[in-house]
Amino acid sequence: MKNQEIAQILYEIGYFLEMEEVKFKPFAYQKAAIILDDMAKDIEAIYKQGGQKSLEKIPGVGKNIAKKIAEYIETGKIGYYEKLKAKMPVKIEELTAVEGIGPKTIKSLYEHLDIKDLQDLKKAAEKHKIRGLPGFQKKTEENILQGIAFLEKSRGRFLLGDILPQVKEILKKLKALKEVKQINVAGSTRRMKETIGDVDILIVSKKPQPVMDFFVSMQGVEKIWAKGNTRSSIRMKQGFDCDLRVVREKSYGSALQYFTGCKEHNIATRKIAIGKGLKLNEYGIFQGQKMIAGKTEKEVYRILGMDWIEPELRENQGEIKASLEGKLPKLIIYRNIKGDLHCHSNWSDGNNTIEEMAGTAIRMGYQYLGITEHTKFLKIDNGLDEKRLAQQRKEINNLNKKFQVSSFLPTGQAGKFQILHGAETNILNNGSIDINDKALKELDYAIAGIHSNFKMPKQQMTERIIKAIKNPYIHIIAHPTGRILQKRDRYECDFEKILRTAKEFGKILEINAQPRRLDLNDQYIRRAKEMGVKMVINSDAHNISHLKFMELGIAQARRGWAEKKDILNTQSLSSILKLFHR
DNA sequence: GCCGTTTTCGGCCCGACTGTTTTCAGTCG
Repeated sequence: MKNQEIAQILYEIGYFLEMEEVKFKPFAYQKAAIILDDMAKDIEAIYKQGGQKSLEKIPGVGKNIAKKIAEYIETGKIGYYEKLKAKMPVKIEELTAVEGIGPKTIKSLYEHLDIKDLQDLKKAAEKHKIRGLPGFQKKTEENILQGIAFLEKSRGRFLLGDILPQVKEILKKLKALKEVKQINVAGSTRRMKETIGDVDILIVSKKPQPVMDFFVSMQGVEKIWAKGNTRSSIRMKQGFDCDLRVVREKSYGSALQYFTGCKEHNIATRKIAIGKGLKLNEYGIFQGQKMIAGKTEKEVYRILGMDWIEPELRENQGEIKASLEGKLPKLIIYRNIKGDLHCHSNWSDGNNTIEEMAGTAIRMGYQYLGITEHTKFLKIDNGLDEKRLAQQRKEINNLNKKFQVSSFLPTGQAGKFQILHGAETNILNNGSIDINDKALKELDYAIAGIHSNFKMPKQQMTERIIKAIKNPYIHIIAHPTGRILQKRDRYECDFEKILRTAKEFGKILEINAQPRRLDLNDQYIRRAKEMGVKMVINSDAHNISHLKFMELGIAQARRGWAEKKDILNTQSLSSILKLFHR
């Protein structure tokens, strides 16, 4: 899809215009870029079907941007952008990824030091060339180096949320080939890690040659590293590498086990094999020269005296012992989820109407959808004040009347669907909430989250969150640690103390499923479960296609050993409402 | 550059924080 390519260019045009101090246009380009980025429909298809006029129907896209999109689809280039870029040939995407660096800084650094990309920036900062420039002192230079160091830690890794749809697509295409007998993805993708280095796919095939031919010539392949009869390696346009390996049918299970990892998990399983006088490798389990298992993962584990272990647990974090003792958790599964309790509509910073969001939720088989707009502290996100919350309540009541008549579940059962009215309120510096109690009381439930002042000292931050947990009108703490993958570390706070307070007051911690958040992480989920603190998996959707992030949140919950009973939104509408009212 | 239940022209993108200032500019959410 060209959507993301074009969105990226629109973002960059916005940045260039911001450098030129152009008023309002940057905002318009950015808005259009965000909408394009999130759009489920293929922009090229829209254009081919209805021409430039149909592009203008997209919200945020007017005559001028439509013209530029059309130009890109027709010629692969946008002249206006090329001109801007020629004037200042800097890698904007790369540089803005550094926390604290924006368009103005980029412009100044380019003009004074000819800094064009991350490498230039790092060199200049290390040689202390930045301090002393107008507006830059020691502290700024240090912050830049810190920002670069954080980026480098995650370099070469990709978000699961970006990779997974691509991998699913590739698997689907390969599976359709008649030469492919068995197929699965291995590695960190199968373990559903938050970030992925590269993708390993295993197949069983008697005639691998045509499969390999197809694999290296798929749409979206940028480079072919290697092409052979048993292994091929490609780089996709998105930048990640993907390997395809052919294994023997009798070794498929042990190969899958071996390539799924993680490394430490494999070392531990091989040790168990050795303890039994056996040898385990990617070809099978061997007793002396004789191969005794290898066709399926289940039999590999069984011969080791173990229960089969869900890939998400294979991190050598106690799953080996649990498996040997038959004490593995019964992990939550996708079908357990009955609703989503954190999403936004166009009342605040979302792209779809409440009705559209609810419609999608119904099609997903949900019983309920919680609409939780930002509240007034976040003015930039069009946060709602008490008055607009009351207005929204009326609309939700009306929609609920409508859905009660016409609601259905995909299973064919008659089922009730209900929109719940919540809010994603802000925990202010002193721990108070930016919406008054009277308005909070009118809601079905309320979420609270930290959206400002992330650099508070640890104790102060802990007190701030604890005060919100104790607030009788707050039910859920959103994205409790505040980290942004590949961008920002979690904020400092005493998480154990927060868990204890949540437990004491019966409050719920969110597992936010946004690909960049996945917050709580696996370790904290596990700790919460041990402490008996309930969690909720929420998509934090800002449009209808974001609702599917739920899958990532479930994977995260599974990686944290969570079971159905640990997760609030596996419960029915009525029991959730009961809990909220209590 | 986009948009319209106040509008086809004139609004839109606010407030806190940081680091640099001595009254402000840039970034972020």
